Amino acid sequence: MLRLRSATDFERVRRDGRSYAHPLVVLVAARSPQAQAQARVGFAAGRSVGTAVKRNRAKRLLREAFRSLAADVAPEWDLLCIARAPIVERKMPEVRAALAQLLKQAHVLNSPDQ
RNA sequence: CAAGCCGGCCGGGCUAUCGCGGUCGAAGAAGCCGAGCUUUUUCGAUCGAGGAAAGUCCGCGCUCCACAGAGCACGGCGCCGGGUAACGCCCGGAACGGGGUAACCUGUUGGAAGAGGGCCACAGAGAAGCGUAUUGCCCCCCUCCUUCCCCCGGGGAGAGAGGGUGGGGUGAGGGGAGCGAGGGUGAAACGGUAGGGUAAGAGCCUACCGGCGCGGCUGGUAACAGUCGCGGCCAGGCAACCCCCGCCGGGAGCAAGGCCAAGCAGGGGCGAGGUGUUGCUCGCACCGUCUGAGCCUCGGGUCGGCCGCUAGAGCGCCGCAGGAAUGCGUCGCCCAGAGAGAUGAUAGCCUAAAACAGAACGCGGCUUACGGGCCGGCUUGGGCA
RNA sequence: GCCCUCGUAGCUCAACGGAUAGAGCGCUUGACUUCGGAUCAAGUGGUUGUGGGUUCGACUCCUGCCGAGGGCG
Repeated sequence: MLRLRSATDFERVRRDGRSYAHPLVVLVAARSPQAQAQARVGFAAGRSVGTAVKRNRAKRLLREAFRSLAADVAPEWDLLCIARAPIVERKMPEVRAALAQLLKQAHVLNSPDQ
């Protein structure tokens, strides 16, 4: 899984992308400026999520959820997953369902025929 | 067995599959052809958060700032001894309290009689150095009353109305002087008992007790305890108010600091002083005074990499010293070092797996949060032998 | 990483260590008005963020937490 790492990448996605909200997570999607073999993704958990342990927990859940869904994402996208506070209390299947729903809404998945 | 007290320890484990970060090894790819370096992919081995990693409240190491120098400020600490790199921490002890049947837990701690200033509301006579109001006690003077005495009446004796510039007593009122025991107020009121003394009293005097100060002796390293003598008779509380005494403190912080690479462009104004040492004065060092330090302003560039960066006041076992904190020694071990920031997901078993919580230079403490469990010692109560 | 400030009524703020913690706005009731507003009168409202401590006595002084806001790098 390719990751977004620099602060400038994060700022660009937030500025140029469209956002899709869910009580557990917010997804921001923008087309990547460069050609790439795989979509890139970044994970964010702000102060509002809670303490360091809670923020880490939120990002782990999101990374694991995205990992199981990454194969279907079209390669030209840069994505940003922003955690919301309630996610800390939830289990894996709920988080994966939430993320899958958002990816579908954002139309970043490969079409089944391709 | 139950309840409790103290000390120490643990902080989910195992298996399978998928996944993450570091290090080492092997192979491949890219950057310049190669060595080498960097990035990256795959495979294998190995390691991978805490008892508080937290709050950032203390104390250190480390690094840099030319030296760290003086004085004054300012801040911190404060019974005694020991431990320690150091501490506001830890261990042991002392004095005075508080809780518990007990084991034990817990609070306070230099100086308020002398260096000084300040505060002590309300109530109360009086609140810090003098004062004394009311009730009360005592004495003197005046007035009034009177069951006693004396005198007049008053005569032989007795009883007796009435009277008196008379004496005594008792009581009431007024004035003056003395007094500090009791009641009362308050958070707090200027020693206690007995005797003497006195008009009545009072440390006014004496003895004893309590308390204080000084000196000696004994025990203890010391705080202090015990004891003897002397003194003066009493000295309120607050220094988490200022303050005094003693001790400590140079400043900044790993974005410290060092190295490599890349990039750029200077212009205008003010200007003789400026910078560092937390604040002030001095001192010191450096930069500068028209070849312009510094400040203000417009504009330009960068925001990459490496080191620091984890072998240390380190951890474990044992032995020795010590009452303990702790120290010393032998042997063994290597135990995270990231840079969008690594520990997760699923399934099964362990009855049910759950608490607080995530390293960012390191370490010693303190404080705060926390489900549950284990071990040892001790106390009290009950039962059995 | 280093450091500072502030938490008082629903809101904005006061309060030498000594009242029953005050003021304005608000809210409630009444008066005035045909009704409303404005005005007038009366009333309402506080664990002084929280736990300890110093003091006879704490919003005030000391200290441990909790929560806001800000500064420097």
